[in-house]
Amino acid sequence: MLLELVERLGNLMRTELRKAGTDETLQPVHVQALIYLSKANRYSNTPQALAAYLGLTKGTVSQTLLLLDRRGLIERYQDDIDRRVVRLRLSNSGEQFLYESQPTLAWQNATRNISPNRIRNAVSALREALMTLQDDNEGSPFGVCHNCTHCQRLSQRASRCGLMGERLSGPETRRICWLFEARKEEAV
Amino acid sequence: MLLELVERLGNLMRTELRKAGTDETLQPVHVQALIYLSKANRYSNTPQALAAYLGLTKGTVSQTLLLLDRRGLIERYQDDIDRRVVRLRLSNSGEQFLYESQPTLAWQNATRNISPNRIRNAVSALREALMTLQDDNEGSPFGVCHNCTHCQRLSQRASRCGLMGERLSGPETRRICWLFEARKEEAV
DNA sequence: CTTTTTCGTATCGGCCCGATACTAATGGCT
DNA sequence: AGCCATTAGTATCGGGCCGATACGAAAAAG
Repeated sequence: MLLELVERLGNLMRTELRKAGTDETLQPVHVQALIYLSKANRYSNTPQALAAYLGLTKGTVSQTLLLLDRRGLIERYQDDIDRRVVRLRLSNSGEQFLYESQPTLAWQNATRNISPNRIRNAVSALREALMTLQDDNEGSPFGVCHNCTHCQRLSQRASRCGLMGERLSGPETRRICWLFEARKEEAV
Repeated sequence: MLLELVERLGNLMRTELRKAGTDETLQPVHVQALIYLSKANRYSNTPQALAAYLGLTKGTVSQTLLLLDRRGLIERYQDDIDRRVVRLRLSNSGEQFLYESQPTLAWQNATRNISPNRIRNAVSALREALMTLQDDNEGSPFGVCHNCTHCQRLSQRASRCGLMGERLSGPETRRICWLFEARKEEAV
């Protein structure tokens, strides 16, 4: 039952992505990549992390990024420390595309009229399913600092990632990270 | 939040579909088509309904079906009454493929340890989001008879579809139908 | 009995996607 | 230091997805 729902919602979401990309003749996977880059934190804005997120091979993702680069929607630049890794960020055009196409608008409307309490319950159940799925899948987990084992709260506005040993600003802790490790959470 | 979760789950599900199809070198969309056909009722086992379900054009779906037919995973036959429409069903090989590849196994494991109550809450919230999304999308809704306006309960074991004017067996009412219209449901 | 509409197919071109092979940079080991 | 294994990413090729367009056949409209 839950499976069917998520499957169906996944299809509809894909349809929305397709719709959002038609003006620029972008495929769903392109829009997904742009959305991901708009939310990835500083450890996760690489081709490798994106490939893990999408469940595709690095070769495939490399081609996807080539296209997005040619279209001027992203920028690629070398990492200062490890010069093998490529860092990615949205260009102004990329930001603007997301702003104008609003790929998640329909979904936001769809959830607007659901009470926060029901949303919380649904999120809780889905999160648990997600964690189990990610464990089985032996892939990178992806999550935000809030529920991550490595996150140490320093103050009201600053945290610290115990894994990377760096301070993180408030906004940064709300971005997606592929080094995420789920914190034990008691059932609701 | 809910959006991110469903998006992520959708990616993982797609990864599972990809994994399930690798032995037979099938793409995710092929596995999705086979799963759909295994669950579609007698009004919904057509290329048109499948195209609506997947959010693809009829031409694209036609090609997908051609491949599945060549591989012997499905059978296509003409409808007796309207001879334009093509009916689809899984072949024995197709059934066997689904049985052996178990594309939804990981998901079933992931939801096994969640209490029925939490599942019910999540289903309730997601269903509401789904209905709104489907309205906006002006596509076919897809659902099972249980919550459908047209469904008239005749007895313990038989129902009737008011739209098509036909009797439906118990198992038939649990299949997916693209003529589905959501019944008004009070919030939980 | 035309005309229109609907369901499906055929063909073409752009691109996805994995597999394989490759380069370049890093890290480990002695 | 110097070799070897590992890792991040790219290049190339081939099968197939996917939409757009055009088409055929059956049904519906009038």
